[in-house]
Amino acid sequence: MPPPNVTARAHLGHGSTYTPMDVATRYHRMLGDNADWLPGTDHAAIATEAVLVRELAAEGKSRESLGREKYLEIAWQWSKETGGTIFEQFRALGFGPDWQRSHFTMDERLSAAVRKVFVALYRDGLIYRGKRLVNWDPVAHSTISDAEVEHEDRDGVLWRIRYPFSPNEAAGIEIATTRPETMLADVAIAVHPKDKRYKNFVGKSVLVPPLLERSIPIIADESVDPEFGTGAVKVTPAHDATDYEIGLRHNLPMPSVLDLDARITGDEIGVGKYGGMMREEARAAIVSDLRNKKLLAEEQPYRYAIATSERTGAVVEPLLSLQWFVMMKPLAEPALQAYRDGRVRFVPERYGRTFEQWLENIRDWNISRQIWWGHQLPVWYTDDGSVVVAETEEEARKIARAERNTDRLTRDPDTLDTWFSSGLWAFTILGWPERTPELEHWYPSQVLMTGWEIIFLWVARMVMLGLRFMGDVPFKDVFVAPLVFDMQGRKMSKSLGNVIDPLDLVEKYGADAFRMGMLRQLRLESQEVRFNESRCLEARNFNNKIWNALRYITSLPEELPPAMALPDTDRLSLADKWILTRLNETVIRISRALDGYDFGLAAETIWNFVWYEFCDWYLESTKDANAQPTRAAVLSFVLNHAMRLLHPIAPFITEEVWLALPHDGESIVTASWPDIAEIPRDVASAGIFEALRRKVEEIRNLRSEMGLPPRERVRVAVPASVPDTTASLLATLAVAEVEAAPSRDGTPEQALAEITAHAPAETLRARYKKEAGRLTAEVERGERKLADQRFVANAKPEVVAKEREKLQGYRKELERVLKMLAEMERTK
RNA sequence: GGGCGGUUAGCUCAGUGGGAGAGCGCUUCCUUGACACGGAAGAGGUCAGUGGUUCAAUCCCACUACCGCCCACCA
Repeated sequence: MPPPNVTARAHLGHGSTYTPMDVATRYHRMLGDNADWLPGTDHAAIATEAVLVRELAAEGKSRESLGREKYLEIAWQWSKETGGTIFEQFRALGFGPDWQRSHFTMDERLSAAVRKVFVALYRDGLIYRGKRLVNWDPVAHSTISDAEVEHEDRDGVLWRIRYPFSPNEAAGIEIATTRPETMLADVAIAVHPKDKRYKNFVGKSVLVPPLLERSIPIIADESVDPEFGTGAVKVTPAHDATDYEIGLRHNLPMPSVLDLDARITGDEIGVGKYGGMMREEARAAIVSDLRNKKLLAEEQPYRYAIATSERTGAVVEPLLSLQWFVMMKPLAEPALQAYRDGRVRFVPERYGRTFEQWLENIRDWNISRQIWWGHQLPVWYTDDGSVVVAETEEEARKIARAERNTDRLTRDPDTLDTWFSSGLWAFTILGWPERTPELEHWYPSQVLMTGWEIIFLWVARMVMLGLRFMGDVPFKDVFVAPLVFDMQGRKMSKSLGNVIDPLDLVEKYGADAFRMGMLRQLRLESQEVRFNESRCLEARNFNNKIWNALRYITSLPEELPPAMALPDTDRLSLADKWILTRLNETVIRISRALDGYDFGLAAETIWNFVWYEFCDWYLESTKDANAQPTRAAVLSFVLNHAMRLLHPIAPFITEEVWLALPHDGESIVTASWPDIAEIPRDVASAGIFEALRRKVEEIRNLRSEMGLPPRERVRVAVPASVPDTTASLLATLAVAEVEAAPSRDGTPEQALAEITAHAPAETLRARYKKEAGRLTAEVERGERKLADQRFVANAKPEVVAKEREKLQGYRKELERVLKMLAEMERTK
């Protein structure tokens, strides 16, 4: 189970990803596999801390005013209080993971594992500390990883600004920028080395507006695009990734003018009156001053991508900062190999290519966070600034004493990125680093199911860290569930007011109906579900249908035989054989769908079987006296099986119904998955029944079109040609209005004849004329096709044969209809 | 800039190289001894457009249009 945020509440996304997990677990448990679904919660550092800090602020308090110890005490208490909610909700949704084995990423044992991994990676040289440009979230007051940055197109302005050669001089160089507030930290102007326009500028200096107090060089760098803007760009290494690279190449200073609140600061370099302004405020002030000083050459509307924080929505600030990183290339290589070898497989496959591309272009992972709620880095510093990395403080002291001859250590206040600990989830929850029986048995697991938004954040990291520390992939399959949107395809969000609470749906329709309603909307290849609540209503009706079928069966006068007892095959009626054959085929189809993670197809298949085959046709057929000898056994047998097929999807109603029927065992939860070897199959008889069914439909159609009320029933007899001595009648299905006493038994043809005998002549004639037209067109189409030598020569023989058969059928039908029309003309 | 989905009945969506489907909605009929949260029947679609491959294309290929998503340091 991907661990939900400990403080989260269930949302529809859990419905689309966790319901399949529950279905898969229940299915495999019924198959007799040693299936386990391991639950847990995640401390979700940034999200949790953001809420906590906000709540503290409302009370006029802050992290700092409380102090770290007190703050963490409150955080723990809070996570314990709210931590149970999501699991209570999961229970209400019918999820049945192995609650006994639940874990929390901040459990002491898991935290120890986190420290162990950190130390191991550090000693292997894969974790390092360095001053790099990182993503700063000024609201969360922390760095965030690249994977947590979202890019969003917004309307902005592209300013063209002139940097003069000297004060009070018009001549200078023009650059284009979207971020004038960072120009206070400019250290150069860059042009492309081959740009003729600026050839003579390189090497000269200009003054940085609007203060015009600092002089910076004009340099040449390949990364500048001469086509964009003016072809000259300001270089601000501390506040832009490209500029940072330029800065490194040209060995430029990298002053920063933004503090951790994204406020202008002049600590490193003069910023004049702008010091203390927020970045937006400073931008407005600077633009206005540039305009007054006639240094603003142009401003044009411009749409460009800005980076925002996934968690807080704040505009992310590139910031030059001393942080901890994981070197990713050595970890990514084995993961790529595992994917290419097929040791990790994605369903749908296309996500595998995304995974591969991401790993190929991976960059080092910034793992230190400036928040308090989380795993504090197992890193200490001596007074002289040397670094000690150890699993415990005790050990750190030992090392410090031995290597640095000091006792004075200060622990790094930063915590680890949440995904560092959840990246270990696949093996820490099984007891790692102990070689527990669970770890031996369940690692690697069969499948991870998740939404595609965390393939990079989580899945990729689990694969990399699993390979590193367990020597094997953490799971063989990754099933990627679609994301849930509203009916208009919009994300569900509080601000849009389109959020649907799954618990409300459970309240309205029941958990089974919610699950079925959700699953029926999942499509294997689809990347999104536009959630349609009416599917839950339909599913509620479906459950009602099942309940009533049970009522019918249990109210039969006959006694229900023991579970799994079926009459001898030669006593079974045609309808019995048909429904058993259909059940047999349905078991195969549902098993295949579930094996391929196609939960939508599995749901649709059981739905169609129960409603449109079992209830609409088989159950109806048993209302005839001729069906009585075998119906109790077959009805109970089929419904018992259908409940087992449905159980993974709808655990509650299936338990009730199954218990109310003859059954073996205590609970359907531990019942076995239906075995097709125990379900008699007779394709030939089923085919005859199907043909009869079509005839019955035709009779109904005719009756309905003729406007004949369905009061009287006509039995449709099995044709004498059917080699089935015990075949009963397909009874009470076809109905015809007759003035004279109807023949109560007969072939479908006789039934049709009876109806036509009593139908209004004009209506009947119109119908047959229409029918004749349709059939004529079909016959012509078939004739044309078969006359085409290229078709006969090239098409597969069975296709040609089928076409011949069809044509013959149409001709026969047409002949019959034309004969009837002729008959009507004569008797008119 | 790169990559990936989607476009089928009024709505939400299945589907297949050879006779266009479901549910809801709509129309008509049915209070028949499981169920009106039900049953029966019906109307409704040049399967986004153009071109190609093929005996045959809604399905395969190319391009176009529109919708959506992911990745990306063009100021």
